Amino acid sequence: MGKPSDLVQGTLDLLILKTLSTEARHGWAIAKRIQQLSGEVLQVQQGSLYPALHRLEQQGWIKAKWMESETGRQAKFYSLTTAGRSQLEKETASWERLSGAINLIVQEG
Amino acid sequence: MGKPSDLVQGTLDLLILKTLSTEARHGWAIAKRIQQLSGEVLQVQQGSLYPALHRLEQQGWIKAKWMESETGRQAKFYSLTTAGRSQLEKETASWERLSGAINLIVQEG
DNA sequence: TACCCATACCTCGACTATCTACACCTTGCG
DNA sequence: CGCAAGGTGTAGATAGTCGAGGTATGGGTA
Repeated sequence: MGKPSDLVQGTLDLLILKTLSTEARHGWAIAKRIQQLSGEVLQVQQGSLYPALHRLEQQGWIKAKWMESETGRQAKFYSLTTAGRSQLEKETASWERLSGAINLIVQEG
Repeated sequence: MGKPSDLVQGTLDLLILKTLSTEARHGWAIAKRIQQLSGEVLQVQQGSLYPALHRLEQQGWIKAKWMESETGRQAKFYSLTTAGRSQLEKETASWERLSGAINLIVQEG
């Protein structure tokens, strides 16, 4: 298997929002889930993750609550706000538009 | 239709290489072609284009030659080198891997 | 007891790609 | 003549990510 390749710049917010759209998770779990769902291709570094989470929180797209994690420790659980849900839709549309456009060129004759 | 959306970070090199894979072009034409092929979605700013071209040339992936353009003016025509062609393959594979991984997450349940 | 490892949070500095905004030159056209 | 379109380029700012570090807790093991 190839090793993880980190990220495509600008897609981290989308990935986090999407990951939180099913249920609230803490930072560590978000990173694990992205890596797992992507088939071990995408890897979220902690130095990218936490600034991104704070960014999203400040935008009002996610909110945090301290809760007990599966392992019995305190952890910050993030969940989507209403604004976050509509932001997710926007970013999804934007990603599809842009990646589609790139594919038009890449897969062209 | 929506206005052009600039770029996805990290894909410009790929787009340029791909655009040059069919025939030699000058910078201005590369930008036009990317915009056109993408259905007016992607837009390459001049301040991104020229530094990128110089970067690629320095890497030895493309080479430049002054020639006369379609409009009768001197213009720098860039063409792929052998190394550039294999770089294009690498970047294409990398894009497909990464964008595929993102789609796995975005399109999930 | 002592120690390490996995979990979980965070920050800081460096890097790099891109954008915005310029500057410059040429050709064609009204 | 002046202006638009074609064509090349640079400088500065910005933003997102990476790499490397730091803190702390709980569980397991030697």
